[in-house]
Amino acid sequence: MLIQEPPKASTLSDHVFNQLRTAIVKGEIPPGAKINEPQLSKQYGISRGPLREAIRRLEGCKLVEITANVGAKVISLSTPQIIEIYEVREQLEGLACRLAASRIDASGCTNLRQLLEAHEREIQSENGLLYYQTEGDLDFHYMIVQLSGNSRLFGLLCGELYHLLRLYRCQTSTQPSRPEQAFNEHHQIVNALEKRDGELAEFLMKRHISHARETLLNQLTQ
Amino acid sequence: MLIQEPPKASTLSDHVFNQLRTAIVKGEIPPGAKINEPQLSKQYGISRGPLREAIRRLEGCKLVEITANVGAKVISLSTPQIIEIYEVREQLEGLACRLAASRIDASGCTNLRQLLEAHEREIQSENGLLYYQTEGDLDFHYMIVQLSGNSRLFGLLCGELYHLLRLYRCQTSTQPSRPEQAFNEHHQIVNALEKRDGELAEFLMKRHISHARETLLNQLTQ
DNA sequence: GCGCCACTTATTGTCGACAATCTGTTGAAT
DNA sequence: ATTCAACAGATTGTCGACAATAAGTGGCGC
Repeated sequence: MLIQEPPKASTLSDHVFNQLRTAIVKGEIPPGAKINEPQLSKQYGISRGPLREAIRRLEGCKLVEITANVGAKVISLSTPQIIEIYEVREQLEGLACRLAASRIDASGCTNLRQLLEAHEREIQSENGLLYYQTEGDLDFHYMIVQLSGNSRLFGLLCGELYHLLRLYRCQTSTQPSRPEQAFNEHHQIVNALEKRDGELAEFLMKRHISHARETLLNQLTQ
Repeated sequence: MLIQEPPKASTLSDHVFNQLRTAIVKGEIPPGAKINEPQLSKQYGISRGPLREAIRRLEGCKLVEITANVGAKVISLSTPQIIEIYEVREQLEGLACRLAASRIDASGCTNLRQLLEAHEREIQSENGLLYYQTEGDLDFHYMIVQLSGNSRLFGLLCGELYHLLRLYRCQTSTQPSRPEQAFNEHHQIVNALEKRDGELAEFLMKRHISHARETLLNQLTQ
C-alpha cells in the first residue's frame, strides 16, 4: 500500500481537497456529477472560500471541469479519452523504465521483486484478484516511476494520470482480467531492469501497457 | 502567432489568472519571487478571493509553488529540472509526431509548410533570430501537437510544459543558436509526416528535441 | 559581541454577506 | 399545442473583515 502519499492537511483547503479527491476517485461522487458548493460547504463544515480553492486544485488534477458562472463537474471519461490517456501513459512509462534502468541499484531490484511477490500472495487469497487489478497493479508502476528519478515524470504520472485511471476503474468496475499474463510481463520488465537494459525495459513496458489498453478496449466495445 | 489561445476572461479570476501567467512567463515576475497577495490585490484592483483562486490555477500549471501558511513562489527551474522537462517533452512530442502522421491530411501538410516558410521569412529580418528562438519554434511544435488529435497530449504539452519552457527561455535569455540546423530538422519532420511515416517522424522529432536539449545543456554548463 | 526570547507587524487562512448570473417554471400570445 | 418571455429560486462570483500563523524587530542575558 505505498500508493497513498501522506494526506497531511495543515489547512482546511488541503483537507477538503484530499477528501474530495478520494471521494471522486472512489466514485462516491460519480463522474459527471455537479459540484454543489453550498451543499459541500455544509457537508464538510467549512466556508465556501477554502472549498472553492480545493475545487480549483481538483481542476489542476484534471478531475473536475469548471465552467464560468455554471460550476464544476466531475470529469466523465469517454472511451476515446481513455485511449488518449493510455497512449500518453504508455509513452511516459516507457521513458520511466528506460530511465529507471540506468539508475536502479541492487536494493531497488530486490524491492521490486518483493513487491511482485507480495502481489502474487495477495492474488492467492479470494479477493486478491480484484485488489491486484485496482491498486496493486498501480503500485508496481508507481515504484518504477519513482526509480526513474525524474520528478516531473513522477508528478505527471503519479499526480495526475494514475488518479484518472483509478477513477475510471471505479467508474466501470473492471472485472479482473489476464492477471497471469500481467505477472509475466511485470517479471520480464524487472529482468530487463536488473540487466540495466533500458531499451528493452522501455519496449516491454510499452507493450505491457499496450496490452492492457487493448484488453480494456475489448471490454468496452463488446 | 497561433500560440496564444484566446484569453477570454468572463470572470475576474480568469482575467487575473491570464495576466499573472503572462507576467510570469515573460519574466516580469521573476522566478523565485514571492507572490504577495495584498500587493497584487491592490495592483489588479480585485479582492483576494479571486486572486487566490488564480494563484491555485497557476499552481495547477506548475508555474508557482504554494506552501501552507507561507505563500506562493514563482517556480525557479534548476538545470536538472530543465533536463527533466526536456526528457518528458522529447518522449511526448515523439508520440505527437507518430499520431500526427497517421491523421494528417493534405491541408495539414501545407499549413505546416507555410508555417515553416513564414518563420524563415521572419529570420531574414534583423531581429528574426530572436523571434524564432522564442515564439516561432514553439509554434511549429504547437501545430504538430494539435495535429496529433490527442487532446490529453495537447493539454500536457501546450498547457503546461510549453509555458514552463517559455518561462525558462526568458529566465536565461538564450542567444539564438543553430537556427539553420533546426530548420533542416523541421523540414525533415514535415517530410516524414507527408509520407505518413509515423515511426520516422517520431524518431526525427525526438532527435530534434534531444539536439535542442544538448545545445541548451552546453550553454548552461560552460 | 553573540545568541535567544518577547513583541510588533505583515501576510495568510477563513468566514459571512451581498451582487451577478444561471436555471427552471409559469404564464400569455400566436 | 407550441414558443417565447418574464419571474422566482438557487448557485456562482466577489467583497471586506476577522482570526491564525509566520516574519521581522528590538531588547535582554550571557
